[in-house]
Amino acid sequence: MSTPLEKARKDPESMKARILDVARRIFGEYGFHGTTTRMIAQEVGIDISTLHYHWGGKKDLYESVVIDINKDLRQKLIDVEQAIHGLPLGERLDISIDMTTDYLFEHPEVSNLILFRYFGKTRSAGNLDAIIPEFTADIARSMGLALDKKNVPPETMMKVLAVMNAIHNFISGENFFRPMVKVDRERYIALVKETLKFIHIPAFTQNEAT
Amino acid sequence: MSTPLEKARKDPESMKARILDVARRIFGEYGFHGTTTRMIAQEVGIDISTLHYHWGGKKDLYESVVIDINKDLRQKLIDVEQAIHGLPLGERLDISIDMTTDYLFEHPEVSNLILFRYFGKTRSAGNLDAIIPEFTADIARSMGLALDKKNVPPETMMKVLAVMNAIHNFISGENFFRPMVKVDRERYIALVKETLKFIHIPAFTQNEAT
DNA sequence: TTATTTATCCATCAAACGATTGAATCACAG
DNA sequence: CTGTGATTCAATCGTTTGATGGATAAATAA
Repeated sequence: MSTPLEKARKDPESMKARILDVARRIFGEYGFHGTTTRMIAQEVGIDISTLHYHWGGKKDLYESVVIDINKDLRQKLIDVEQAIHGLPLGERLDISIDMTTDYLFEHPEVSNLILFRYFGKTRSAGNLDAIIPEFTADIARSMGLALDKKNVPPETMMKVLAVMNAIHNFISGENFFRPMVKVDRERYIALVKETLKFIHIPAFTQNEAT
Repeated sequence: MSTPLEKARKDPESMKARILDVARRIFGEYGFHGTTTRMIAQEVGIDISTLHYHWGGKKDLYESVVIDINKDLRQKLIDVEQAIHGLPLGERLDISIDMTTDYLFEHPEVSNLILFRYFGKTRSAGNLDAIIPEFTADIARSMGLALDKKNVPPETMMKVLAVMNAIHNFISGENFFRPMVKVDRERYIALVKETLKFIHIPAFTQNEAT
């Protein structure tokens, strides 16, 4: 009950927590190799050695960030699950998209970091990929697409991945996509929800009917 | 008719071309900051200075890679456009997904690099983002979702982005997703096509009916 | 009080990185 | 052959980066 990470989370004003928050954001923006410990330290307003004192090495800090992100996302999944419990599939999707999108637009570094881990490799031999959380099966179950989180068929896993990826893409790619569609931020958020629902709801509800 | 890049492409066995090919792959895997000029040089089997002799600096090489990737993708878009011309929307989507997916699975570095540019920032102030090709409007037109590539409505742009992103995600994230669904490569490719069609065809064809 | 632990910064190191220089090698026209 | 430009490599430079040691101060315990 007192891992370093949990300890840091307890007091959000502690130096450990402040470093972790900044690290989440910067690792999310620039990736592992694009981020330097000096960038994080400078943003926090401390010396590099203070960062090392609290979190060990760069890789250790990065791992903590990944774990922290996943913890937040898992908690959000539980929230969503409660909100959609018992509703028909179409509404479940509708509400899930709204809640998840709102949350991620407020914490874009979550989407950023997840996509970085999906699509980028890390030079260092040390296996950061040891921590591969299996949200996908959980989501499949909570969406009602699978009965238990064990033995979810590949087809269902792929469909859930498609939905999650679509959300992360629009969040994380805002800086790239929003100038393309030439709308302000508020309109963009509305467009993202609208598009996600347009794309995904027909597929799943049609499937339900057959 | 004789930019350095075109010159390199003319003779695929030239040193310039060999460097460019390797750079495409490695930049795609590790991103800009995750790639070192030494990694590329070693993979080609040459000295670093030879790389610099042909391509200038690291940033110059990266820019050439981005341009090269976009050139290939634009050509592929033309191929697809010809193949689907005149067909109904459902079939256009079906064929587009098949062709694009097959192509990108053979050249995953294309998807890798595009996603890196979408979701990651580059530390260097030098504006690499000057080169932002506008495929999206072209795709919207060739899919028959817009009449001309000017004034494509934001809603349509977003839908096209959703389709393109979904494809790139499954290609580029294969190393991450395939172990999750526990299938071999051949089955994964089939699943990707199947899933993409399941998700996207109902949305667009239903929309067409209304 | 004094002693000890905790936390922070300054200075600095070794390794890695991007880049350059100058010499060596090769292709080939004269 | 010979000379000339294009190409390649070995050696190295200056900088950045991750990381550490030691001094210092603040907090805490004895």
